[in-house]
Amino acid sequence: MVSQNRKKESDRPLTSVMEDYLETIFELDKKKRAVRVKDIAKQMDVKMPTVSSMLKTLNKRGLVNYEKYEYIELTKSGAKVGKEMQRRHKILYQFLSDILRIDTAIADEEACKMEHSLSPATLDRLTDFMEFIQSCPRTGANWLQYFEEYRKQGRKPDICQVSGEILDKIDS
Amino acid sequence: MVSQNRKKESDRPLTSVMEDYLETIFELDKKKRAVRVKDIAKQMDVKMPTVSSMLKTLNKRGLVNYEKYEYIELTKSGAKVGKEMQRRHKILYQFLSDILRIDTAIADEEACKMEHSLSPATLDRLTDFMEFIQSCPRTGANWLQYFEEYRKQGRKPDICQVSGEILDKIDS
DNA sequence: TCATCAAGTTAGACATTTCTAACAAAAGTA
DNA sequence: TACTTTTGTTAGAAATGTCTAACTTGATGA
Repeated sequence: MVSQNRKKESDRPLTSVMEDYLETIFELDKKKRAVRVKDIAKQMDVKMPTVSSMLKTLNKRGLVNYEKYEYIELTKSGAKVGKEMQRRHKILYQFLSDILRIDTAIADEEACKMEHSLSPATLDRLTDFMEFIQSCPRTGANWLQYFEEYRKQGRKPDICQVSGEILDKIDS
Repeated sequence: MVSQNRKKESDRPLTSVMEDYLETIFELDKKKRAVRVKDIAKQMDVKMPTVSSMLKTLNKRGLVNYEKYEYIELTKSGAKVGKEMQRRHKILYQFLSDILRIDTAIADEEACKMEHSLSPATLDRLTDFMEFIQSCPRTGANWLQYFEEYRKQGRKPDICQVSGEILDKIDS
């Protein structure tokens, strides 16, 4: 029996680059009639041959259905990955832009890199955190506004100091 | 004039892998008398030849002073990078573990990956954010505790709802 | 001192991701 | 239809970072 030492590539974990391609294809698929090599290349800022070669790889791994010169389609498992990456991206983007108030272009860029680093569990925790900030009356929009002042002025806004005393009583 | 088309490698930006090595060396340097190839390999979970080859690269780029079989020393610029990576790591770790309450081992692992994705500007913003959470009396330790309850019970703790009404008056 | 063992290096291979140059197919147009 | 342009592919190279196998150096201890 000739043992197959090397794992089938479809069994090895996806690289973050592959995840990026799947996310991009997933997004283009929603926007456009047909997804093209050129669109992917433009979106990802790589050259077309790079896309061609990646499509071969993704094909072998059963993540896209692609015959050369034909339409590019995600398989079920490919779409699942693309969708998950998009979900992570959105959460991170929201945190960076809505909570930390990072410039949108930079937030997008950094979310793009971070989405590969964070586990789904941590992402979920971050979602909870943001939801809490938005929904607890001690926080919410006003609170974020105080953070904004704090950030710009380097000191706590008056409301914090006033309400602090009151809150001490409530908390005790 | 024969123009040197290719940039000198010391001019090209560092890869995130290089940053990891520098951070590791920086840390070992603080802990141990002498930093050894074996220690780096163990710490980074790679084999010794990989470390050897990376040390050559870092040497060429002027980030370490290393002659084979001798001590491994960071140069001034290498140490600067290592220190900065450590700073970023700490901030991220603190956010993940203290604020989001992620398990320490996982927080460490994810901070390790994220530290390459986030710009110093965003890190600074995150620092401000944590400082605000800790120092504004409307937030602080109690507030984090409410988050903890919220997370575990999936609902806002009573104190939020009570104080919310009072706060509405203060805020208006 | 010299044999042994741990630590480190070299050589060579491989996976991944990218590029440029050259060619091929498809689409658009006269 | 036949020419031109756009789109896409192949071939081949390079950078990065990793490994294993084999060899070398340096330290240890009898």
